[in-house]
Amino acid sequence: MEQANAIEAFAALAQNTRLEAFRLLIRVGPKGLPALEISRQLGTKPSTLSGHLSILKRAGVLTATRHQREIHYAANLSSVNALVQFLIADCCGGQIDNCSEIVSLLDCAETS
Amino acid sequence: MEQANAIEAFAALAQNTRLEAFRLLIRVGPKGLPALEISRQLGTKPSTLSGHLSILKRAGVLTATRHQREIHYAANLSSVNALVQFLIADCCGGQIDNCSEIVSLLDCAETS
DNA sequence: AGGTCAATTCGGCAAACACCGAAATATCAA
DNA sequence: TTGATATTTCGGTGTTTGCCGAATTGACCT
Repeated sequence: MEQANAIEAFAALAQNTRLEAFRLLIRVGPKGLPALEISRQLGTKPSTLSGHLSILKRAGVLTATRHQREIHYAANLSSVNALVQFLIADCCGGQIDNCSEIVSLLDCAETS
Repeated sequence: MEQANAIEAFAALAQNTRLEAFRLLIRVGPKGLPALEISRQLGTKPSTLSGHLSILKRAGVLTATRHQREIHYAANLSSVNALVQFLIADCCGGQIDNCSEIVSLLDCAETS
């Protein structure tokens, strides 16, 4: 993870509709949801949401997989992991190894 | 942590100079650095940095304490913790307790 | 009080961003 | 192929944001 990626991810999450979408997909789990369903649940126009989804996807916090006609979007938990890793790298100048090791476990089981 | 706080924090970190400042302060540790020193290390104008620092501080990711004339800024690790907690709350609909418990450990020793 | 240094606020400009409706593209089903 | 549904792209508008230099405020020292 580089600084530019991290900025892109933070910027992607720093917007109401996008953060709601992301959290919704976190709750939903690995299977994700099609775009129109997300749009319905959030009460946003499909066109507006589409832009948001592509921003989230480009930032790497969402994955998109086609299922028939629909594109299912799902939260990418490992990107959250990478983001936190990036943030606290070299924490306290490395004196306290505590900080660097902690958040390397994030991953929802890929079940269901 | 509420959605609005999270957005503010993400937006604060979604900018090059601010993210650099934050990471610098993470590396430096709990004692932090005075504003002008940060400005020197990052190569930004003090006035520009000042705005950035206040954004980071208002978002809660930095703390500010006065030491004589100087104001020392330090990274607030517990805000990172809260942010991640907020992100992965109700992960996978709570089916997998794995996700919710993981990131509650972040904290640099308050030493030195 | 007067001088110095740290930090912030202010004014102005250019670039980026969010929103919408309408039109275009893509996939499937009949 | 035609029609229906899913999603994206396009134009246009108003708001937000980042940058800077200059002026201002705040704390300290003599």
